[in-house]
Amino acid sequence: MSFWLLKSEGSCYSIDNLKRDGRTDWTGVRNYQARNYLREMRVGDRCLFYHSNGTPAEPSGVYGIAEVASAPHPDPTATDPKDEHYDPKREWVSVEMSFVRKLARPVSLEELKKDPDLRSMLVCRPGQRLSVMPVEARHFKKIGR
DNA sequence: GCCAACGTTGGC
DNA sequence: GCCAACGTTGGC
Repeated sequence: MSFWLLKSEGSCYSIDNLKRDGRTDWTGVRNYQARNYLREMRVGDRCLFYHSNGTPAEPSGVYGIAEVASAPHPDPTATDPKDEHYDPKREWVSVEMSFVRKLARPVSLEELKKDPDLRSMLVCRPGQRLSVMPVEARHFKKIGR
């Protein structure tokens, strides 16, 4: 099993939205490297659900756990002319995600950076803007335990 | 709102 | 293929 980190603006689609929906198609990824990671996903892989663009009240960080619930497939929003991410000329990919749980306590980016075990995570790297990135098993286990 | 870090685009 | 301009992301 592989581990991943999914980034979403908390104000746009949060872990609470995923909890409400139970399951959602993770669409709209329009970056080749992120797409390549989506293509590597397999059913049962676990994801850290990260909120970006945080506020002082709700800082950026990991807020929950999601699980890959389908094989990667063509992103339906890429061929939907009404979608803001409409881009039919290129091959974009999405996967279904299901809700697993919220963290009892969110782990903020600040805490990740302070923790000697966790600060090597990709998400702690300055300028890291990928919305999908791999996570080491040891990092996942420490955060998602 | 600012700005650094990227990725993408397009002229040449 | 180079690279400047531009757009976007996301921490602060």
